[in-house]
Amino acid sequence: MTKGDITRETILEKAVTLFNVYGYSGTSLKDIMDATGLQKGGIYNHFESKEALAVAAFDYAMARISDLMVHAIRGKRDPLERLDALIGFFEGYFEKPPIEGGCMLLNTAVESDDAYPVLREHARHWMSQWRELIRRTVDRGIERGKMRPTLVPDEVATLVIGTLEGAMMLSKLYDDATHIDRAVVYLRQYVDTQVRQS
Amino acid sequence: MTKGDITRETILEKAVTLFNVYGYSGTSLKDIMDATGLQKGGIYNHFESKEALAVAAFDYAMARISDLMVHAIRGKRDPLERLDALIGFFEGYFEKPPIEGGCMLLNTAVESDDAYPVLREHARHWMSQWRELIRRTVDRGIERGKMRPTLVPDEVATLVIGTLEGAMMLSKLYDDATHIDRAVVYLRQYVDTQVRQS
Amino acid sequence: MTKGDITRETILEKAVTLFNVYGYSGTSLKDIMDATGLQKGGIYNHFESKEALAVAAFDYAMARISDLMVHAIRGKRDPLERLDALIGFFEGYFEKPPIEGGCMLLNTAVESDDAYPVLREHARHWMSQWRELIRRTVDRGIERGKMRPTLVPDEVATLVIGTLEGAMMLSKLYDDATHIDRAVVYLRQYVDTQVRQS
Amino acid sequence: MTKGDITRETILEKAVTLFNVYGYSGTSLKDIMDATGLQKGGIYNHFESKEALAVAAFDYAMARISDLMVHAIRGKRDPLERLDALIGFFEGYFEKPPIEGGCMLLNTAVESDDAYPVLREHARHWMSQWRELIRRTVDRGIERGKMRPTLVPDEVATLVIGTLEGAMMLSKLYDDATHIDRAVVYLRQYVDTQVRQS
DNA sequence: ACTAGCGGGACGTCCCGTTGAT
DNA sequence: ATCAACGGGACGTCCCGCTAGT
Repeated sequence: MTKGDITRETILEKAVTLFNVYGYSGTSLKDIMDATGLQKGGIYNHFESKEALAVAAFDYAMARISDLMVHAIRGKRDPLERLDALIGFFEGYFEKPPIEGGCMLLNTAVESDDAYPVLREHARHWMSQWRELIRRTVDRGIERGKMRPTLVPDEVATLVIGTLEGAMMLSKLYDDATHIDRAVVYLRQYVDTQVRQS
Repeated sequence: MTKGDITRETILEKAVTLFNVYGYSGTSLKDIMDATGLQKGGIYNHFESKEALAVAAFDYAMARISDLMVHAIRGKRDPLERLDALIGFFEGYFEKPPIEGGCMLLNTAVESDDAYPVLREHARHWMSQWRELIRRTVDRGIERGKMRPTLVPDEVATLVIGTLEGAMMLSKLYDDATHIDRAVVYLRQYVDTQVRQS
Repeated sequence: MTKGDITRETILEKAVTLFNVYGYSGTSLKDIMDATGLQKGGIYNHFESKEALAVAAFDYAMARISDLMVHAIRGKRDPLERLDALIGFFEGYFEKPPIEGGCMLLNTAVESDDAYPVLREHARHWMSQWRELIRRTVDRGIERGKMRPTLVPDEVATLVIGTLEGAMMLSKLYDDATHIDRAVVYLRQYVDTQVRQS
Repeated sequence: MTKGDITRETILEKAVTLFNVYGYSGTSLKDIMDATGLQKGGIYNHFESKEALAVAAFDYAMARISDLMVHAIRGKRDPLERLDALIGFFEGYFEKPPIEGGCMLLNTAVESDDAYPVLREHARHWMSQWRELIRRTVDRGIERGKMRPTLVPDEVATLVIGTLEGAMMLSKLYDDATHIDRAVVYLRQYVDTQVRQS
């Protein structure tokens, strides 16, 4: 990795946190300069605009989180176990989030939806990846007779993601892990009682 | 109502939409000037700062939405009916939201949590009102023997609100009502199968 | 004179000075409030707008100056004497102007010419009065054989007024009576050598 | 010339006209923004205040006019010819002024005298340059025996400048070139009969 | 005639995102 | 990668001319 690449990484690393905490509109290049110790020119050497940096930072963060999520289910062959792992991924997420500021996907989705089409496109992409992960797991679970055949995989995805993200919002708002913890507990019970083929 | 009051209302009306669509950071005073047709002096006569205006606009919007919600359960005496009405409140919310830009409480909570303490305080207030409404409904349901005594009212609130808000986020992100509709359907089933005393 | 009339006079008296010193654009209603000790309402009782007040103040001042000028030639029957008195009117005008700030006609003409049509109209009116006074004097001088028949009265007016006003400007600019004094001396010599029928 | 310098020139060019037509008090920064197509930042990058811009614009205009005046006498060795050229400079000045709005020196002198000390200082400077030009011409004329030795050069300057400026004011007020034309004709006759050594 | 308030808007500071010269 | 400069523009203060209520 060249020196330039390291600089690029540093910028991304710092920018990700700032964007996630203060939002895209709420973060200025000055903030990023201060955080990285670089000058504007140094930043513009690597990213052609603030928006390009924001997108890169978002993708950078989401790739990392996605890796973590994939890692969490690696080795788990049983679809029920996988689904459980995907839900359990959010245990401790509030206390020790991979990126300060809460769930970057939630934050970016909410800020970008009406105002920043490019960011929104990327948010959609990563959200779709996540949904796909859940859908495939449910598909396989049904195939293998572990999950109820009446389930609609995409509905499960909506429910799981929606519940987790909504609870994350509550936990962030109140600065209190209770909500996200409850969501995890509840979803596990939901899997147990309504997903598992008994 | 004096002329000044009308102007104040107009400012709030226009500002609410802008803040909800573009966020607090993403809305400039110029935007509000353009939307209201007023100049800076005309706005600062009524609000002492952009933040004060944002807070007033948020409260103004939440008061209206809160009214709608209260109206939706007015006359419903049965706690189960009330809970159903609170869930059903989100039917059609995406297609015809009271305020353009989606759920203002969600948007404000997400934007304010780390960066704007005053706004966050107000977001907490209204969220707590909403939770209280659900908690009291569940309390009464248990008292009257209509709901299971093992329920923890605040957990029900977390689940209902979390699921609805998370689904709203998904619907906004994809510009697709499916997600919020699924959440409503699911929560009704949840009430039927896990809340109702059978 | 009623109390109201006295107030009106006071406003005019104070406003005249302010307008003449700071100009129409450079004088605010606040300045006039401070100078008169009145509130805005008190001023607007007597004048319907700032412009109306400026026009009234200008006319008020010019009427007084015109009176002084007429007074200066009163009793002088000889056209040459009259012309001399009209020129001599500016002796001491710089040191003790009837209105602080220099020649109000000059000031108003210069400020109003491109920007304030109503004021300009009034400035034209009073300037025309002055020119007419000179023209008539020259006319009579020619009739009576005291002035050269080849003179064009309006040319004399242009020359006399122009020279005096230009010199007033110089004296104001340098805060030095020399220029206006020279103009008076010169014009008297001019009358002696080029106007008087010898 | 860098881009910034071009912008600076543009601002001066536009501001000069506005100030000369509407006066310093009568011209707002907004007017200058509109005329230049720049925003506030673009203007304040080049001038630290409205007053600094007004002063720069005035000097910019006066330098140009001064050049024109110097150009008008260039090559003329005979002091009488030079004086004639200085008077003749005002021929056509009203119909085609170098800067819209009339004589900027007159306008600035009249507006600034009581109210804007910095501008007044600059007006004095340029007026003194002009007077010096006339004084030196008369000095040389006397030295060379072309002009009467009894002349006081500064008196000639007062008379020439005063007459021209006063007549300019009349022409502007009435929107009629007659007055300034008469002044030029008269001053030439004055030079012929009272300045020239016969 | 006072008082408070209205909406308009001037001014200026500071920072924005961006560019270009070094 | 630095650094200075550029033009854009957000924010806020203060005062503008004017109105309305008392």
